[in-house]
Amino acid sequence: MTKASSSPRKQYNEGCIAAHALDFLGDRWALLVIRELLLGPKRFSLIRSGLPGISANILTQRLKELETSGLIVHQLLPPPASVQIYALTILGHQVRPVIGALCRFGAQLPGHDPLLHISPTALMLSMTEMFVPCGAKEVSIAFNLGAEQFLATANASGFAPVRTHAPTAQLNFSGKANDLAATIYGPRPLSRSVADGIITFHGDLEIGQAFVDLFSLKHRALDGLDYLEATVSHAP
Amino acid sequence: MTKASSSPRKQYNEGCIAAHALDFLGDRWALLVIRELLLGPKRFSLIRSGLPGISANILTQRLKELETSGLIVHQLLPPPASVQIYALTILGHQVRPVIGALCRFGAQLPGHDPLLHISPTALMLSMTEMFVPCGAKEVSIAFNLGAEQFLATANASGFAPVRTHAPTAQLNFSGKANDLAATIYGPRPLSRSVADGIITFHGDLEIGQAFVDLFSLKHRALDGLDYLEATVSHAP
DNA sequence: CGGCATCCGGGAAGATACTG
DNA sequence: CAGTATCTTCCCGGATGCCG
Repeated sequence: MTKASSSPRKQYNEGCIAAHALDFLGDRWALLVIRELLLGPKRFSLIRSGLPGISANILTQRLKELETSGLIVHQLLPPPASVQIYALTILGHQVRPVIGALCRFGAQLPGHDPLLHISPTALMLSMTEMFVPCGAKEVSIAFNLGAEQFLATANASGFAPVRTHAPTAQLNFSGKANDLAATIYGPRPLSRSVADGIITFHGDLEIGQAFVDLFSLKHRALDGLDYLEATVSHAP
Repeated sequence: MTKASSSPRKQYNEGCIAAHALDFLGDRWALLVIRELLLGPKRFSLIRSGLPGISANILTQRLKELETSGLIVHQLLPPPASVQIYALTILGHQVRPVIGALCRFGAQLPGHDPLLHISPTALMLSMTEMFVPCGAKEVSIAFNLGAEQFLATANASGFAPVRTHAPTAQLNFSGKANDLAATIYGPRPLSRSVADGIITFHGDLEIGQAFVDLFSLKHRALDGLDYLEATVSHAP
């Protein structure tokens, strides 16, 4: 029983529990599908828009497999809405530390290009992992990233985003996820991004800049190796 | 540059750093190859014997890709030995938290069969993740698992195995990794396993049993869901 | 339009046999 | 022992079309 029937793919038949976890999460796209749902349920299309390059049939297949694995559920919202949504189960939410570990490892790898497409949810999760708490003051931040909005708090214990609708807070960022990523990940100061009008910011600019500077990835922007070189040689 | 040339496989072209990490680790077998090397360098055959089911050509391919990614190195030992070994780089060792997160997630999943093949290294890593420190007394443990031997310490800060040759300690376990796993993961008491002669144990039996009981997976033996049901309903 | 099935081409994984 | 070569199988990704 469990997930024997319609076993979708080759499994590692190992007693190792890490290998057993990969039997559930090892398929291509599987972990990224979970990632898209970690901050709240979504419809098929919204999941897909966060996963550039995935085919509709592959997404259908992954969703079905993850459902039979017990990691997600497929629900039909009551009549006024009458739309189908996909949500993580309690078990599904337990993969968050796996995503977190991947983020922290990925931050050390060369070749990362922050200009590539990033989904709002992926950005929020990345920021959560890269946040370095500093100081005891708590700040509330609202992100309006098009189809998804988040309200977050940043304090000494971390950065915690929650998906909501039309949030407002001390600091307010609006724009496309990719442009926000360029501000968070890249060396671009906050004031310039406001001047560029790519993302719009409302709130205390000084606090906003201090907040943006709390994300460690900022300091090793484009390439882990470049970062090492830069800190050693101070060359252009 | 970086790893552009001979890009071995489809990459997720995303700005998400977790997806970027999966560009390095997402291939089938890749994470398990890293796992086999986490506790020390190995030869091709020893890696392969820890990965039941992998083909020689696939292992060759993965090793080559992981080397160009900068996660492992391929060395030739000096003349008296003159054998080739594969070792993790510093960067490669950073994937350990990813394996750890997978272990802790896998421990919550249903369908785990501790009777399936497990490699000595995988067992040591699983035990490291599943260990629940209890009490302040430090114990040293030696494991003789055939081709691989480990010396470990268990104290309030965790369980830490190191690969060595012919170790001896307060507690000494000898036998096949799978049989040790049955004792650690399963409900079988230590005394019986000694009586069975499947694994042999030397040392204080009481301390040995207390040590074995420190691994949390033991209590949810065969099936995560069964475990949940049992704690809620106490029904058959 | 959102969700899902079917068909097809390319390529990765798996099994086997062979070589230095 | 440490791979390489070849063949087969099947997964992935793209396109198309059905259905609510």
